[in-house]
Amino acid sequence: MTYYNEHSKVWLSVDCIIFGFDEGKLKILIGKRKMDPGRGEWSLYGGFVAGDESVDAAASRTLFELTGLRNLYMRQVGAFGNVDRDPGERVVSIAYYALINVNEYDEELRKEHDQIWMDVNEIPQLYSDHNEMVKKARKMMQQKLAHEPVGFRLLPSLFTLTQLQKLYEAVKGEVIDKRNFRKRIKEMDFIEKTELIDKSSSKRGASLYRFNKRIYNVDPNFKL
Amino acid sequence: MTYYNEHSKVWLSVDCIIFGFDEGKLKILIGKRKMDPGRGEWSLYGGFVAGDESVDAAASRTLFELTGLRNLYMRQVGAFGNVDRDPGERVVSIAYYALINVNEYDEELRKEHDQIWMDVNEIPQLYSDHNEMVKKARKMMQQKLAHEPVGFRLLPSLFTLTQLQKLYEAVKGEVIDKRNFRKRIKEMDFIEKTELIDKSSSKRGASLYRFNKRIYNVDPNFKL
DNA sequence: TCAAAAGTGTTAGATTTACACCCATGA
DNA sequence: TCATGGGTGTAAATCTAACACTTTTGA
Repeated sequence: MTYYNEHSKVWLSVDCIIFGFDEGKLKILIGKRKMDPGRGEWSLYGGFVAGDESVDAAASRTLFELTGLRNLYMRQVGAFGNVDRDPGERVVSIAYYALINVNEYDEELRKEHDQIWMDVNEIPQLYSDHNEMVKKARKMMQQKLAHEPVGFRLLPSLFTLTQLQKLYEAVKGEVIDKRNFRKRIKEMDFIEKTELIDKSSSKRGASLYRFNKRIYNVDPNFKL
Repeated sequence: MTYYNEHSKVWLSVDCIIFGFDEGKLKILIGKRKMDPGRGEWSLYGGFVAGDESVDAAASRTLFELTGLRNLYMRQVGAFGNVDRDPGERVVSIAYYALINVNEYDEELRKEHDQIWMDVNEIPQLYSDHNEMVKKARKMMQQKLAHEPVGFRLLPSLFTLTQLQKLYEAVKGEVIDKRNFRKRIKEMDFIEKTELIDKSSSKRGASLYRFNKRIYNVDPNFKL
């Protein structure tokens, strides 16, 4: 063979930071490791990259394994490559974050995988460098939500403005003025008001809105 | 052995997008590949990750090999992991960008490695997925320079305000109003005016400034 | 003396922030 | 009838953007 031989190969894995918005809080899925090394420690869900699949494909597959959902909104966080990050062998891991609507995620499946939704502000110590991954993922998704309308991925397809506001408050970690928030939303014509009313959270009922991805076209000045 | 065995290993490489600012233009280093596959094609400079070094360390080492400089400002761009991205073998590459002051970079060394400075707006087709790497790196460094004062890494330690402005114009790809620019700079107390005058670019001479990293403390509202 | 780059403030417009009350309804 | 969350506008303050002339000096 060639040139490549002189160098050493490594195992490659992917680790997923799966964000969900539930009970007014931004959460991620974590579970206790079921294998050595690190058995019993809190950990992100991950998997190995196979020889015949791209790293992105490995991440999609891993997300599908865990959630049963395809075509999730997913972005790469980066490569984590310290020599001793995995206590067993040399494994370099590529972290990805995904945004999911918790209602679409089957509770049964969650339990089968022994995963729990944990408030991002209360993440315990995790296996290996997973806390670092979460930290970076959080910063990236925060940035992303502020500049592109992808927050909808964390909500049901119909949502109230209060839900949307609470989501942004949770993501940014600050309270937002209701009137100013609604003013800005009103200017975004890709957030459409429907005729439907949600009565589940108040007696009066709140209008349901929907994101129209057809109408949205990339806007470098988007800011929320 | 364990568990790891069932999975396949891959080669890992790093590729470097090295930014420099010269003749009023933002440039990167590229050279013609000297090995197969892809011999003769324009390419980023890269190298393999050794078994006993972290991915970051491999990037630092590779940058040092090429530039003779250590402790360069360097950030990870991301992992590029399509199955067939390398026409020879399965190689996953982690891209990094670095900012260097072209004056500190020895011309001899550049020639030895057969690298040339190429205007970022005129990059030809590159080997494999290197154009994609450059595109992402450029976006990231643009974002970085706009929100953290790291542009100084691309300039001599003493610089004029005109140089600084030209740098930002090249990075953002737009002209900037001189008075507004200087107004903003004046408010940044970590950009210190020195007593020195640079006469090389005008008869009158321009004051030289210096970045004081002691005085700068991280400011989430930084914007340039 | 003139060409070439350095240096300097003001104003209008746009954007952002702060802020408080009425509405509709089910219990 | 009242408690609860839904819904609405205005004014002050801040930030941003546009804009033109004087200074210095070497050739």
